[in-house]
Formats: sequence, C-alpha cells, structure tokens
Amino acid sequence: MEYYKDEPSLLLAVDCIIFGFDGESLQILLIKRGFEPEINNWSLMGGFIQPSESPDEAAARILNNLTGLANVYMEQSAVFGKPNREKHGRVVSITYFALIDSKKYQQILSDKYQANWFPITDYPKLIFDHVEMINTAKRQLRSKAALYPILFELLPEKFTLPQISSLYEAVYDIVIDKRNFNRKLLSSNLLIKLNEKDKENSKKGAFYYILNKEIYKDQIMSFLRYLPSWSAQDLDK
Amino acid sequence: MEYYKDEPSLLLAVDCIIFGFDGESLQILLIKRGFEPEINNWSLMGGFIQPSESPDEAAARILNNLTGLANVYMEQSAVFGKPNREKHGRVVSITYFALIDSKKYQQILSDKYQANWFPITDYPKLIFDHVEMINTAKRQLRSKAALYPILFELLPEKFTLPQISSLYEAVYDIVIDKRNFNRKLLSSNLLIKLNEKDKENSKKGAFYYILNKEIYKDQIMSFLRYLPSWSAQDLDK
DNA sequence: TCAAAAGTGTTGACTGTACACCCATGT
DNA sequence: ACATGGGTGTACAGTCAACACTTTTGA
Repeated sequence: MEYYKDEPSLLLAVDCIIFGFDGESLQILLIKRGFEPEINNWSLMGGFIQPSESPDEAAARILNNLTGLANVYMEQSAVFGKPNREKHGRVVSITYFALIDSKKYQQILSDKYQANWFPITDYPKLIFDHVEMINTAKRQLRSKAALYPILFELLPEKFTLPQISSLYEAVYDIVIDKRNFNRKLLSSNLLIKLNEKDKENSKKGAFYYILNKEIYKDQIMSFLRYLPSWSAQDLDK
Repeated sequence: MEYYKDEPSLLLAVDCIIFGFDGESLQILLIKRGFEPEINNWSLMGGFIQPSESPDEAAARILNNLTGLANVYMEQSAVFGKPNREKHGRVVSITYFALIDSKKYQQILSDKYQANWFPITDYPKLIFDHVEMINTAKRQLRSKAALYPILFELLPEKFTLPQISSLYEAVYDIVIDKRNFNRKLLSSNLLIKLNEKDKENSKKGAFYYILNKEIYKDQIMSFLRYLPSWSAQDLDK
C-alpha cells in the first residue's frame, strides 16, 4: 500500500438476490439477519468481502453459508454505494442475482437455515435499500432473459412445456398463447423430449423435456422475440 | 462503525471506459496515468471513491477532472475485484462506460488534458486488467444497444442516416443493408428530418435528423431486430 | 463529365399472431 | 361421464431480406 496510503478505505459487502420458481410463481429468498445492526429483520443474504476473495467468491461463500446452496447460477447485478445507505458507517454493496429451482430446496432451507421463500409480489419489509436492489435485479433479469435463455436455470432438470410458459408469464407478468409459445420453443432445438410424463399437475400428464446443453451453452434467445411488443416500461418495472 | 469494526476494509476505485464515435469508427479515450504506480502508462480514467460521494458521483467527477466532460451518458458496467489485480494492495474497481460524440471534444482533450482517442481495434498496452474491463464494457454495450436506443448518445445532436448505419456497423462489426436499415429506422418515428444537409462527407449531401426526444425517452429498439441473426458469439466478442 | 455518396421500391420468404377444438386421464 | 389440464393446425398479416438503379453535386 505504499502508494495509496492516503486514500480513503471502506467496507465492501455483497448482497444476493435469490430468485426461485416453484412451477407457479416467481419467488425470492430472504433471511432473518443474523448480526447487528438490524439483527432479526428480514434482509437479503449479505456479508463482507474478505481480503483473500474476489467479489464473486464472496457471493458464492455467503450463499453457501446461509443456505447450503452451491453451484448455482449467479451473476453480478449492480453496486449500491450512496454515502448514507447504511446509518452505521460507509458500506458499499455489490449485488448478485441467483436463479434456482425453489422446489428442490424448500425443506433444507427452512429446517437448517433461517431462510424463507416469499412471492416476488409480496414480501416483508426489508432493511436498508434492499427493496431497490431487488427491483434493479428484476429489471436486469428481464433484460438478460430477453437475449439469453437463462430462465431455464429456474427450472428443474426435467421440466414440462406448461412449466416454461408459466415461468415466462411470471417473469414478464404477461399472458402467453401456449400454442405459439410452444411452437417457437420447440423450433429452437433447445429442448429434448423425454418419454416420460409429469403426472403431478394434471391427469393427462405433460411430457418432460431436458435442455440440449450443446445448443444451450451459447444460444441467444431469438425465440423470445415471440414475447408481445414490449415497451421499455414493461422491462423496467 | 461500532458494529462493523472487525470487518476488513479496502480501497474502492472507479474506472471509466469512454466510447466515442467520429462518424467512421468506434474509439476509446485513454490517458497517460498521472500518479504512481504505473505513472505515465496508458490507462482508463480512474480514481478513488471519496467518503462523501457515491460511486456514480465519483465516476462523473473523475471524468470531469481528467477530460473536462460533463453531463455525459454513463452507466455502471461491472466490478473487478480479484485479490491480486493490483500488485500494490487490494483495490476493487467499479467500471463505468460512457458514450460521447468524439468529434465534439477532439481538440479540447488533447490540448488541455493528457487524453487521447484510439481506435477500439488498436490501442496501446494498458495497465492492470484494463483490457478486460474494456472487453466487458463492449459486450454490455452491444447487449444494451440491442434493447435500447442508447447508441444515439454517440452521435452529435444533428446526424445523418449514413452516420447511424456506420455507427451500428462499427459497434456490431457487421455490414448493414442501408435500404432496409433506413426504412426500419424511419418507421420507428424516433427521427425528425431537418431541412438541412451535411455537405462535409459527400457532394450530394445527406439530410440531417434529430431525435424525437418524446419517443426516445423510453423506447425499446424493436427496430433493432433488423440486425441479422445474431449468435451469442457475435455479442460476446 | 465523371466520381462519390445519398436515396429510393418491389418481391418472395419467413415469422408472428389470432383463434378453437380434441385428447388423455383420474376421480 | 365429466372435469381438468395438455396438446395440436391453419390462415392472415406483418416484417425481414435480397436485390440495382437514379440523383445530386463538387471537382
């Protein structure tokens, strides 16, 4: 630090916005904060970046400590750093958003950890600027998902066509014509049909599909052009 | 700081990737760094976040100090924070990208400041991880511009149709059919035709247009669907 | 008069959109 | 047998994509 010794240092934190999907609606994972200040109030999962780790590593560590989750899709979202966003001192926070299949972890989370899923449309009061963080992440999720097929990260490995359309309906808050959407989806070659049906959600049963990983890896969702004439308001809400 | 006093603090910097367009090709603004370490080597404009300012304010201040520019389109790009990205101590850097009409500032910049425009395809060796920062910003610029009409920020207030298509050709590194592109552009109602021609670049002269700010404000570039079947590789280069 | 860039129109292919019915099954 | 959700087909409309020539004017 010989050169920079006169520069002001500060605390750098990470907060994770964890989106989940249970087959019906979009959810968000929150915890009762485990340390002061604001202990026991609902909050995003957060923590401080340690000297030995990058922000990405910190986000993965924090997520793992607080929920047991690992190997989850996660990406940098935004930086929140207004001087007074925390009253107790200068803390700048980098947010990350994660996408997971919330059904897979429902039990583990509430048993071992103080974490709980809430509907994205109705969650408790949060500390600091965490609501703003969630809104920013939601906006980014929509933009990103308009170009890349990342929403599949919210589904189980085997999923059905009705599940995908519900997912898109939940994320963009729109109504989708399933006939057209399914056609578009299938013509993308992203999906491989299995000889197996999900009988949980209907009597007839819906065929399972899995992702064609080869194509998925770096595919742009041109098929998403199907979504009806967006306006910027739609994406920015 | 009563609660967080045991947490590790660090230095938070801001680096600005300033994209410019001169009517022909995409450029980037670099300076000879004015302080140690790495003094006098080419670098992005950077500096440390001060206690009284948000990251956004720091970015604007640094840009203004080093170039005289103000009121420029700027947005957060990404965070770079691997523990050893700078050898002289732990510094995490938030990058911003800015878009400006480079012709407007050509003289001022090289006279009063140590700043210089370079082609985005050919610039000098940079310090630290600044090349990676530029590549990330380029990728984000492409994604963002595929959904929002932000590239107009790179043009002067009055611009011509040939200028817009050159701009899109430069940003996406593609060849555009001007007949189709112009038609699409005009049908978006984003442009207002002036009764005045730019005679600098051709003998016949090209009509000037200005943006229809009302529509521009929150318009999605659905017209950009014109761009030929992108693949993720195209956007990610 | 020639060179250089601006501007303009048409057609066929494709993709998007709107719309309604039958299917398979568990109860 | 009926209620529930899954799946399929067609026709019209709109957008995209490919294509070449004329216009203007300064040198």
